[in-house]
Amino acid sequence: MKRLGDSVDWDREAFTMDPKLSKAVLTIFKRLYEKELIYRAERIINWCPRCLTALSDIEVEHKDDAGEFVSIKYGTDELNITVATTRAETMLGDGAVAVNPTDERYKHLVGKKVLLPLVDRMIPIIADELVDPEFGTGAVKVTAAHDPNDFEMGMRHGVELVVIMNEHGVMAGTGTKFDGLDRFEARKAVVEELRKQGRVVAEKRPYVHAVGHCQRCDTTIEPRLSKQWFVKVAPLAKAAGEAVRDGRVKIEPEQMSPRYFEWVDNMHDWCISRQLWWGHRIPVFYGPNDEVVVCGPDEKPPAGYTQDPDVLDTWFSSALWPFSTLGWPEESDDLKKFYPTSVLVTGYDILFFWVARMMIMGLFAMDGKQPFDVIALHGLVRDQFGKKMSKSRGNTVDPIEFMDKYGSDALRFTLARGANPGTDQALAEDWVAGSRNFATKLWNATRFGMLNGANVSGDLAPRKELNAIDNWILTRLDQTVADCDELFEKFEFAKACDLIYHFAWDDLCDWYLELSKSTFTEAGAGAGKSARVLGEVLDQLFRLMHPVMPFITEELWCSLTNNESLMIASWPKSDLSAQDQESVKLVAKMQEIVTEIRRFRNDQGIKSTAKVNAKFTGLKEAGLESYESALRHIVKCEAGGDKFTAKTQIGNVTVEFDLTGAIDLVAERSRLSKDLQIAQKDRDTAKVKLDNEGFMAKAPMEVVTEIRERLAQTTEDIARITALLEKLPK
RNA sequence: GGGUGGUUAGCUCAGUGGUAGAGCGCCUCGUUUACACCGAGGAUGUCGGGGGUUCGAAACCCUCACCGCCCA
Repeated sequence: MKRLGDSVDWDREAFTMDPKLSKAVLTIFKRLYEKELIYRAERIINWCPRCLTALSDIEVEHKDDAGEFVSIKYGTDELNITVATTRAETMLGDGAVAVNPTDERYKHLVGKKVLLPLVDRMIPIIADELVDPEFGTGAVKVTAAHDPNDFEMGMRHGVELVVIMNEHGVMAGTGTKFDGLDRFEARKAVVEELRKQGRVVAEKRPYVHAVGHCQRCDTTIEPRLSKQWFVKVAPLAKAAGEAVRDGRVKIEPEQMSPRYFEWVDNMHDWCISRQLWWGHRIPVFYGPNDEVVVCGPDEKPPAGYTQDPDVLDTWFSSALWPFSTLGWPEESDDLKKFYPTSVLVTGYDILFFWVARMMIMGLFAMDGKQPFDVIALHGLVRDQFGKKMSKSRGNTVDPIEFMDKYGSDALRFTLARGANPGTDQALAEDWVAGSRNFATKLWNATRFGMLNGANVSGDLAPRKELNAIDNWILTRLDQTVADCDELFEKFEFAKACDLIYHFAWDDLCDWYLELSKSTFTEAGAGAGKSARVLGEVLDQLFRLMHPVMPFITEELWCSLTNNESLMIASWPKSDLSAQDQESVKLVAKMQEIVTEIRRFRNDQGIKSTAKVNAKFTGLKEAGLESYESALRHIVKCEAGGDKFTAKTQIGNVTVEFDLTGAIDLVAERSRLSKDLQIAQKDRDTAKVKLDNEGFMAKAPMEVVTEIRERLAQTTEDIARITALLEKLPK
């Protein structure tokens, strides 16, 4: 972040284990406990048998695993029922078999008991809505101590909780020969034994299903019955959902909101106990007779009480970040000044992990006041083909390497330029190199400008005293600043960068500087005014670019303006009232003429460096009288010559060339024919529209007018080009 | 299984009803005193398939196919 030039307040860097932030943790724990929003209960939690700790739902990654679906016959010849499972070993802990109450196949069995094989225990057959009669055999085994759904069902029907594994995922306490086997070995052994007894009724079928894995170590999660501390999230999450629904908090881009709602509306109670050696220790103390005391900051438990050995989920303290870092629970000045914060910028993948929890805790701790007004979500950086980066795939990129090679500005600009709200972006070395090139371009343009006197001293000359080229670039600048302002407001960084890039490279470098070269070489008052304009444009452009290219703009701006730092300069202001549409038209006309001449020269094989004699007519009528030298300079056309063998026409401006020799007739004819074809095609499509009664009757006026103008323009083009073609020597 | 995003030039992506765009790549030419990390010019798309709405669809609706992500 530092190398990227992020201008954050580093003094506020904090660690959730710092004393101040720890105080917030103790305070909020106690408050939640007192409001009965934290409780201790025996539940099925996600357990990692390798890390030996409980995990919350979001620390579990679901991945498709190829399992085996085995159908097992429970019971005797007289009374039996077949269940299907992918986890055969858990049958040792079954407390019931469940069917759907509406299932006619099994109605007569409900309430009866069936023999559980291998352990020789009689278990009840119960009826529960949760069972899907379409799935498998329509009958499911209920292992209430080892599966969250079974637990739920078990609670409803008073099913016995039979624990059959220890914390390492090893079979224990079943009283069978399987004790001591790892859960996966046990699965095979149990199926084998059942098969021997002829109880496996259906061949094992491959079955792909989602299996939870530990986010940290990838071990298969084991649902485990365990006594843990939980946050009762329903009322808290409801508030978090409402804050967004009623518009107090805006999610940008808005289409990300459903993901947020999906999470807060369906959040299960949050298991916050962790059996790890680091973290905030749960501030709960147990007395000799199981009394429970929760201690806030500076509180001490009664003598003889022992503290809960577990620590809190790290997200618990992270959730307090927006206010714990500002001094809460003290009513600090920081808190008053900065809470609620304006914008939270983060990746959409953090929406559940952190954002939703900050919302929950912020609303709770700050009496319903949201932690931030706007949640701006960006995407993730991917490799150059848009693939997720992963170490195993070997397609990771090192941002430091790119910065070493191309500079921080180049990487930063590349990232900003690819940042469309909420969508992922590909990152390739070529793109970064391109941004570096842009930085170099800017550097060279500024150097050139300063060599020609670009400055920021004194006021700009009044607009009416400036030439059209100056007025045009100032108009374009104002427009660019205004558009970027709007885009930045909407977090549309990619689009803003695109505008900046094209303004700087195309408008400023390719057109303004080139068209102004003749002005700069002719010393005088005109050059002075233009030099001041150029200084102004660079000055404002650097300000505008500061967020996306901080380092080079700082350097260039300081040397241009002799001021202390761009970082403390004011943001550019655009004055759209000063827009000069006349100059926009004139420059567009000049660009048309220049492009046409360049094309002609190129098609004729005339080197761009070669000077050619040419005669311009009609400039006065086009309002370009005073720009002849600018035009001549940019297209290397000198006055002189007498044998004009070729000509081209752009509107009412005609350019005739003395090529001192024959022109390439084939090239010229092919060029004109191509233009003619395009014009004809355009005219035809315009004509079809205008001949269409439906179009004429229903299309809006301005569209009809536009098409009419297009028809007129293309018709004129066709006539002009046809005339040129006819005049070409055969 | 539920939700959600996508399919537009060789690649990565913009484009929410009026002549299809950008960057990079590609082709031709070029060592002009800002810049070869450059300049000038150029080529490239039945906008995933099919149907519908509309005077007009890349865009709106339906449907199919394929890809992705989140959650279960």
